[in-house]
Amino acid sequence: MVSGYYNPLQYQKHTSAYPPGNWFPPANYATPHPQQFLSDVHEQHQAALTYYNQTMFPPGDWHAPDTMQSPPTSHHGSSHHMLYQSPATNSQTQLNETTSSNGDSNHNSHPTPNLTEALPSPPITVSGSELSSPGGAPVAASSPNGNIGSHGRASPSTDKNVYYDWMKKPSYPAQPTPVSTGEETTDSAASYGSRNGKTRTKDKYRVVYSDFQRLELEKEYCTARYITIRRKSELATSLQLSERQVKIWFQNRRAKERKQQKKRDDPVPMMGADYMDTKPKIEPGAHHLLHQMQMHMAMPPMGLHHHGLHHPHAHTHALLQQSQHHNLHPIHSQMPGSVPTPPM
DNA sequence: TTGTGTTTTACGACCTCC
DNA sequence: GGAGGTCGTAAAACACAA
Repeated sequence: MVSGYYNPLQYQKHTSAYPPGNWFPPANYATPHPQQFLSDVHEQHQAALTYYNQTMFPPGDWHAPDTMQSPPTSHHGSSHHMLYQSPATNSQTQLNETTSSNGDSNHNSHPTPNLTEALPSPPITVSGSELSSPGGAPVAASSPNGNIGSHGRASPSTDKNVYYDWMKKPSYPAQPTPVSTGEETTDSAASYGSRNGKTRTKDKYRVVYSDFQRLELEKEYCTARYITIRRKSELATSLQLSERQVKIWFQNRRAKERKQQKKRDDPVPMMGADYMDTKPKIEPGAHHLLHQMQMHMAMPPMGLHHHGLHHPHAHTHALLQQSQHHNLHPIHSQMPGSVPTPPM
């Protein structure tokens, strides 16, 4: 069992999301303005975003940044800069400092929570192949106040809110952590599991991400359902997760969405619908090309899923078109494009 | 308190693409 | 061959009704 890290003292049941005064966005926390780059996304997603903002930043609780009330016309990047200055930057510093690289940091005069405390333990089941363990050092993550939010869980059946139901969950922070030494591999002799006993470590089957981590991941997901290599790396660094964890989180998140969508649309399979997608609009492999292009352009992918690109033979050409199209879009001209592309 | 259902991490198998 | 995609699944974490 994994009884070692669950601290009941940290568990508090809440019936409302983010009770007043209980949560403050980090100093450099910028709420995404998803509408600006998701304008052509299905209304459901919009509803989710609305819910997102309302839930996360209830009136009176939190003073929305200017950018939130009056979204800038350009940067998509705003949400991306709240934490990600440079992968090389000390993560603690990142979390506590306001970034202003884009000039959109005029938000927040709030006390900054100790985000380090909000972070969960480092990954414990780390595959050797993607052991990034950014920052290296594990975090002492079990502050009772380290949670970003504490909240009750919403009924899964609340339809349009399902995207962010997790936000209402109580937070289960930070397990006292066994340090991930990097020596832990999935093939560890100490592992257990139902399958050949070689894929899970004995100490923990899985970790529970902090609210903050999930929030950031959700935000990223909001902006792009498929994370770029660079963003993955940045996010991993910022959240002190491995890149593998970020990647898998996105996979699971898409799976979750597909599952929910299937639930809703069960009777009628969607064919060619320009929906937010239950399958990638571009074939998996196409992302490689896209990533390459993005790297060259220092530009993350946006709105890839906005176009129906199902034909396996069409995606490459379509990608180029998309890229060109998005190049013209103001949003993309400002993205973390303003962030220098790290040397490959 | 316990049983049960759901959600969340994490993985393996298999696929496509370069 | 490696990367990342989906799909299916295991098991922990969690919610909630009885």
